[in-house]
Amino acid sequence: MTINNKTNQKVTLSDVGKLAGVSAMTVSKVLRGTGRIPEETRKRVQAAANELGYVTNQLASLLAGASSNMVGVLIPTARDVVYSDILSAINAELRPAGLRTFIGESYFDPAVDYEQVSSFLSIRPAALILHGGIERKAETIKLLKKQACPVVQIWDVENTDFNINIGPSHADAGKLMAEHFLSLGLKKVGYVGAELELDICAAQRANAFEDALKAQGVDLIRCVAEDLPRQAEGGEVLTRRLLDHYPDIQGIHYLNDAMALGGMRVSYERGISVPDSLKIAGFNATSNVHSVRTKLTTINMSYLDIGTKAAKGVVSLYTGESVDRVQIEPIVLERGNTT
Amino acid sequence: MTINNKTNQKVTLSDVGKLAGVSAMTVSKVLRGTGRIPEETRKRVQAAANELGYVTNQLASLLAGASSNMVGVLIPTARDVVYSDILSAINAELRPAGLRTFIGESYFDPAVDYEQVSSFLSIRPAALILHGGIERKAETIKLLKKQACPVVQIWDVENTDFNINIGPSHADAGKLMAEHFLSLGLKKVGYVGAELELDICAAQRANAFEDALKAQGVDLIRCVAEDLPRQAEGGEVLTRRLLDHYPDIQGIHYLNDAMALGGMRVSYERGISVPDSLKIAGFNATSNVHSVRTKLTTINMSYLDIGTKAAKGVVSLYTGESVDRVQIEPIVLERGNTT
DNA sequence: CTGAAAGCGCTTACAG
DNA sequence: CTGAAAGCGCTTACAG
Repeated sequence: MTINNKTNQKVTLSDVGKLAGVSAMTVSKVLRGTGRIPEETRKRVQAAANELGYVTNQLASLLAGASSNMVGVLIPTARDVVYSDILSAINAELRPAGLRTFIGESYFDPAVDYEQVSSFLSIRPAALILHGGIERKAETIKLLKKQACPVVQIWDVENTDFNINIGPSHADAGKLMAEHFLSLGLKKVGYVGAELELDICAAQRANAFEDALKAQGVDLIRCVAEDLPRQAEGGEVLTRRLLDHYPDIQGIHYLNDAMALGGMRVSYERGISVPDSLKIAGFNATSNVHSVRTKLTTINMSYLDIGTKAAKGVVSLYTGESVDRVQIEPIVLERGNTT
Repeated sequence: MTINNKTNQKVTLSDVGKLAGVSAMTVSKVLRGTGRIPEETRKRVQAAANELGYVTNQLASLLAGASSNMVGVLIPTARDVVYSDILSAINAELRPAGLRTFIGESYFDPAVDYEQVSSFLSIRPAALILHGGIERKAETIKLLKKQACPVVQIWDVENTDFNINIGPSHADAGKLMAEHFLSLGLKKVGYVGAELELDICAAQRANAFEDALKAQGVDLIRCVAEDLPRQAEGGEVLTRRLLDHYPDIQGIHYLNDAMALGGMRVSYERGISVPDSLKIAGFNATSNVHSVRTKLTTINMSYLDIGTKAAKGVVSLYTGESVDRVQIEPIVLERGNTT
């Protein structure tokens, strides 16, 4: 579907000019704050523009060679606090700099990612902030190179194709949780996750978790699904499945806090005491803000900091200020009352 | 700050044309799927476009009079599940229709709202989906009228300035909760909220809640703040304040579930038994997905449905299909284990 | 200090 | 079936 909007925007620069008794050129200068224009003319033009409700047609403006102030931000989904926190921090930093953000969601789908990037590029943005953690299509990369659009990547610091790359080390996160489980003396451990084929960062964490356990002779039982939501419900289903087959499991690490909560529900309903009989740990520390009594053991980091750094990265690409091309965000293990 | 991107996009229609041995005009037709072009030419042009990595310059395209496929969606914040659910449903409906969404956040701030609307309009979108519930500036309305851009409003069905308006009746929501509290025989009731000056829909709910209680001779004690977050922390602070002054309060209705959880925490820490000694209720049913044991009494509705209807509204504005100008979303009281 | 000219990359409407 | 012309509303670079 496509929509016809030819009737829009009647007021042009020369309309304003006519009302103010000057040329379109002068109006353009006044509105952009360029050139030496007498205060008196300035005011007259401004008044005329206000009266007519003039809004610059960015389409024309950018096409003519003006500089863009639009920054496209692509996140997997706005429904995840991790990304909406990052987004929020980006906005907070970019707006005062006079930059406008346009947001898109990819749902971890490389095809949608391509479409969104292409949409963004079609309005010739100043820069793009893209999330990593997916297998981006070759066409998408090609497009980006072709347009020579500056890109800051967030969340993935392994595939560092872009100008600046900011995020946690997912391998370290997996290792950190494995060390915690090992320090508790667990011998039989499970991992629960979903959509690991799409989310390569989550897969990286799971692999590092497994490797670190194996190195100490502890085997990991994976219970994952590609078709379940990465929410509490998915966690419930998979936890039931895991406990049914391996009732003697001692600890479970989940892809995220939401799924871990699903694990908590199943434990509660089956009368399994956590952490006494079963340890449960999540990732991303997004659930504790909603807790009354349960405080999950999880891995946390400053999402706001990632967003702020990404936005600063965008600015630095133009001010010429030098910043690190790869910026690793520190992570921390928060021990709650579930391990 | 502003960014120079003059070096971008080298490949034009005529570049593709040269490679394919046809005019720019023919390329344009092939790419848009218009006109009668022999299959052989079509393929040659397509191949050339692919080879060069051509992407339509929407700036030029729209300026020349093409129809836009961009829909701007403005929500207060992506950090609230209510809005990110609506957003998600909008995307799900709009993408298959070939429309692209551009998202912005207003933070309930009328000045930011104006800026965002203005940004959206500057790229001449096909339509806009705007959240209501704030005191929109007169300039913003003026801009919208001037551009004759179709607008679907969500969340507010009281101020119905726009083409289509979709949302719950906030007055009914307040009344519904009052009736629940009355049915429990409560005589001393509190209300906890924040930023009611910005969020006029929340204010409407609070007022309706108060009015319905008063009509039955029950007084309401309001404990609100304009400078606290509408999160659990804000709920904690205000609940402490309320209970310190009115220890004999029997039930508290909160602006949202997040704040209500703050109330639950305070009750838990003070050893107040919920629901036996104190009833607690929220609004928007966003917390129960995170619960292990606590299930808040709250008011729910289908946020996905609101998003779907909003997107369908956008489409209907162009297909000419007639839809109701005001669509009231049904609400339901969900009784958990906190009242 | 001010504006006429040229051009950004497309699409519409029209001529061949 | 195909393309040369005109124009969308701006800005850049330059002349007065």
